[in-house]
Amino acid sequence: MSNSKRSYGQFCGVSRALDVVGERWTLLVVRELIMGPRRYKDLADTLSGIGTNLLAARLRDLEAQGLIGRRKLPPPAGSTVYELTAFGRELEPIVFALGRWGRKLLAPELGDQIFNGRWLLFALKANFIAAQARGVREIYELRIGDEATVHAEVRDGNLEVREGPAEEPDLVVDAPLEVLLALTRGETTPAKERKAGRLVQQGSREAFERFWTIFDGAGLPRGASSSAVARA
Amino acid sequence: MSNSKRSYGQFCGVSRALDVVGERWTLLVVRELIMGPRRYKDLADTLSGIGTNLLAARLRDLEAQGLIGRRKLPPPAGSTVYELTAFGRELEPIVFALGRWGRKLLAPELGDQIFNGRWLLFALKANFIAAQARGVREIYELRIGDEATVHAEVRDGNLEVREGPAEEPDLVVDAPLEVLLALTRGETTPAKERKAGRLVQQGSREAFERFWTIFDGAGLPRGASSSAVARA
DNA sequence: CGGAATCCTCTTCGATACTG
DNA sequence: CAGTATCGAAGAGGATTCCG
Repeated sequence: MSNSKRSYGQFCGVSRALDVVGERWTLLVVRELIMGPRRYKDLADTLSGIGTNLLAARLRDLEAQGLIGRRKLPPPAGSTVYELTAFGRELEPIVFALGRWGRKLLAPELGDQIFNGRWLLFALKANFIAAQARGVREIYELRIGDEATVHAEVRDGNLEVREGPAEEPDLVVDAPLEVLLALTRGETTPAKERKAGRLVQQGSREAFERFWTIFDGAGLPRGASSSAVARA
Repeated sequence: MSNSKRSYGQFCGVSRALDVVGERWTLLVVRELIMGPRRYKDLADTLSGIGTNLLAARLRDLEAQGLIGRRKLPPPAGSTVYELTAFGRELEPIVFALGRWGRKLLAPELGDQIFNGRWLLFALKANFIAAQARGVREIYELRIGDEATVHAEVRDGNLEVREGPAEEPDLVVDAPLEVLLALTRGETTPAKERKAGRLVQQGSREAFERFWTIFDGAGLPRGASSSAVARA
């Protein structure tokens, strides 16, 4: 029973929002669902450490608040999946912005933190700059060693990301996570990393440069990413 | 000792951000400081229910993370104030967006919730649409019964908000909180409320309409406010 | 096997009291 | 005024068990 519904009791949009999504794990559940519907088990696996009871409670509360819905997949799958409602999806820009802000807090190395390919998809979506993608029609494939392979399809300001390799990528970038991070921070250069054999790149130099620009990479001044969250 | 620093242990910007600002009360402390520097006592008073030890812990952690700084005011005041650092200020758009999203969750009546004029200032800042304010140079004064009086100075896409009455307002709007809310929701009209004596307005009808448009009032379709958080 | 409820321990929160 | 100290209550985390 998580019906205690502790509230800040303040008449303010921020505190009301935090009454609903401010508890531990809640926004991470939302983050997972931004990448598409997921089963209970998927969430429990990815959100390692959440504890099965707490996940159940969060899902129940989110559903009660109208942020997520549960749907039964048609046979033969037949499993239940959770997905964001339209109202829940309105949190997307907020979660994206949190992700961009949190970029600066990422450790330079993976260390003992967990990581998975879907978070890379999320990062691509969160750091996508539509204005930079105008007129571009390319497919970028990203490989983090053998931990993850994803690809992003850019079509004139629109973005679609998927797990797995692309069929006809215009660019393939393959590098360990640490190298990619150092690049986004401007602490190293592609040329240097290529020479050291830590970065393998298939495709034109121009496509590579577009990739970094479109996804708010090293090309932009430090901090430009998080201050770019603005109202239309 | 709040040095346990529980972390989600995920290599993802969102979870890193929540490691830092995801704990209870933390973003509300940030919200308070967005309106300017505040003393410990001010924060403790406004964030009713936080408990003094927890406030101290949050301030300590936020300072350690570089989000806020503490400064000693020059004599004769001599008191210590907390204020956002540049890094902390980068959370502004996120907190604004949370506030806009949370607007839909506000109860129709104040009830037993607490309220203060500074949150009205915050709401004005959060719902300000710069694009709508282009070419406008006006001062709006807002009175919520006798609970709060604030004013907003719009200068061609720029906004400054202050507590208290304005010196030469172009528009004065005086109404109970519930009426103002019903208006923003489109559940009533200014004409109706004026007739019922619940809304007193000094200034031209045009200024009044600009006010609503600039601050994302009833004029916009439902939901337009929260979906308007986008990347530049 | 996916989707939980239960139990138990540990940490955090909230309220009050107390101190420089 | 600006905190620290204390302590009961609530929430989180982990393991195990239960149900379909």
